[in-house]
Amino acid sequence: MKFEAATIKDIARALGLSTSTVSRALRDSHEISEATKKKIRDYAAEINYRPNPVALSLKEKRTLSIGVVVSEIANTFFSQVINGIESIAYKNGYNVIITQSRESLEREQMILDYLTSRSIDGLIISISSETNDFTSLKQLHEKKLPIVFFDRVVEEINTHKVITDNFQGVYQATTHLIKNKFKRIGIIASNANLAITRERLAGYLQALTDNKITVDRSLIRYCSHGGSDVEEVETAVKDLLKLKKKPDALVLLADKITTETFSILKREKIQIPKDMGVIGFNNSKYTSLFAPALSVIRQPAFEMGEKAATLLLNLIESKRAVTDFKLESLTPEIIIRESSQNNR
Amino acid sequence: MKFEAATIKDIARALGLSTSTVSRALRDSHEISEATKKKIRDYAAEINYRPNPVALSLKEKRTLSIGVVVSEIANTFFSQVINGIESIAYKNGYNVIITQSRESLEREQMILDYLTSRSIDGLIISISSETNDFTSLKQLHEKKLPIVFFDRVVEEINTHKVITDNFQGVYQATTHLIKNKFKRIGIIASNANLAITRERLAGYLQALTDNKITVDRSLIRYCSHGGSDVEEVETAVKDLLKLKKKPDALVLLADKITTETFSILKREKIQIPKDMGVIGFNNSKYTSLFAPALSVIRQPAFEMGEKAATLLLNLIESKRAVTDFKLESLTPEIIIRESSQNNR
DNA sequence: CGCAATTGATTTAACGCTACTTTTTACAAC
DNA sequence: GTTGTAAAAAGTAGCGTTAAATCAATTGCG
Repeated sequence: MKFEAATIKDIARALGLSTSTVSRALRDSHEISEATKKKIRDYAAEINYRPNPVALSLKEKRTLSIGVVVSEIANTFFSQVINGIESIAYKNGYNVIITQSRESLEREQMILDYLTSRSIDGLIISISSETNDFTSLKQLHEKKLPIVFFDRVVEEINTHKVITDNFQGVYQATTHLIKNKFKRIGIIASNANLAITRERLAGYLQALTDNKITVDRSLIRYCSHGGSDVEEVETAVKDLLKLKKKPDALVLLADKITTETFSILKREKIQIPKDMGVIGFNNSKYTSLFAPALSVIRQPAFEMGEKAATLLLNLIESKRAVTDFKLESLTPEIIIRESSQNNR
Repeated sequence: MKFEAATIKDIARALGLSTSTVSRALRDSHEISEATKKKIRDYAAEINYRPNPVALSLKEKRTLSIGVVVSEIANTFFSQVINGIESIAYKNGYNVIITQSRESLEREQMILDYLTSRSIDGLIISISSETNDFTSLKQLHEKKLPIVFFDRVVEEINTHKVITDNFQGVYQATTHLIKNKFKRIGIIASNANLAITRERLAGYLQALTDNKITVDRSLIRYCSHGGSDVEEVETAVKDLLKLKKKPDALVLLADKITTETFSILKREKIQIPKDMGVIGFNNSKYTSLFAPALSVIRQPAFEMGEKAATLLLNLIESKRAVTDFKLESLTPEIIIRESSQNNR
């Protein structure tokens, strides 16, 4: 089954003109008489002619589409970012091809291969938590494919990046816990490879140091799949609960880790915030409906998407090579609710 | 900025062969000697040659991409469906172009126009709640664009459709409330235009009738934007609460209506389920963390996506016109939690 | 040995479009 | 009537690919 559209040739044949005349009339060239233009335009409108974008792409060597790679669409944070990307892209006549790495390096490689073979004009990507080998991304970058990173960026590759101020977000969240009299603050981080993990962790460490609390390494746990593997979160939480000197609060450094931990704590009948204060990254608005309502570090996801898309379109449409790359750092929102307020 | 890929011509030039020889060698034609094939294949691998999909599309008149229209990506239900679609599409070498109507007929028209002008091979769509005019969809259908509807289907258009058994889902949910001694069960529905609204409503009415409860039309409210407009939900809920004979339970017929209503009831300090039993459609797994945990009608979203994509690919790849269209009705899952269990 | 069949490769055309080049037409000037 | 010039339209090539037609060289066999 196929459905055929009208071409410039149909118009030319119908009006007894050449295809090039039609083409130029439709692009309003001055070399075509008004009378002919009108005739052509009228007929084109009548048969609802649309230029074939594929032919155009072939000719102009651009596809007007951009690729987006996230770990998981169903993750609220990412779907909000995509929303932002989409809004800018469509406004500029680009379409968006969305793919998911599902936190797998292998899948990510496949996708990159696939996307670039599909000749996208540019790429917006948040790398998978597993990714520690950047050769294929580097190759694409060297081949001059415009790339913008967001959230999980690759520091070694020099291009535009859009991130949240991860350090500040976690610094403030941790400080907030300290102000609320929590004494032993544990932390569950995502994969240690990721730059954002390091930044977030640094915020935590700095907050402790600034408040003269000695850092206890046993309170720091990692989930190498960013929480997408339920068991790794379970292990992390249970390990922390088994400690002789248990934490009395937790900072959670990724969306999935946050909700998963919250769920586990409830299942284990741990009182929040009485026995365990909780604050973590999460972008779902549903967290306000949790019991207790969950305090969160919220990333300006939609805005990130808009920024990333805008930067990418700049790269794509820039005439000469861009060398001045931006690192946009957006301010996260710390939303304090019940789960982190110690009322002992 | 642009990045150039190797073409068949580069290979031909480098090896002193003609482009067609290269083309056929790469497609493993028997008319090319093994020696030449090997030489060509080796060189192609060396320079990492990929056929240009745009050129292929132009030649073969297909783009290997399918369009998806949903009202909102960030809605869990839809992102799960997209996940399902994506998994099938990629497995078959298709890519997915995702767009959002944001419940606006106008935007939907624009998108359809856009998508088809971008020459997609097929379309998977859940129409916007506003859509009551199907002419443009009908036109596409008549032009033989393969279309599969899911969730919010258009009954008048004869093509494959994938839905949840809406009637059963609501029938069971309502019956469950009745069994739990709720006496006056109100309902907040989405736009009355939508077929799913009618089906869901029918399930509710049937459950009441089967249990010999007289239907009170004042307990039925509609949200014409499917809950995406917060105020319409607020109005609906408050109107119900203002009734002399208030409902003591609510059935909520759309994801956003469910969470919005839940949120409003909490804000109004209505005790759930004591003063108001609640059950509604929702696909987020976060509902289990709500207080009280929310009873939901869960649609098999991922599976819907897979089904829809499979049916679409069948249509696209079918040699002759398909006339036998399927209506796949998937069974929803009723998850009973605290919010609907009356323990008075 | 000579011709047909086979093998292996090249040329051509086409997908839909547009930029570049060329031809045709119309009309004014001489 | 010829020439010049501008305007208007037509023709051509090329983006990367492949199917079909064509061509050249080798092989087989009477």
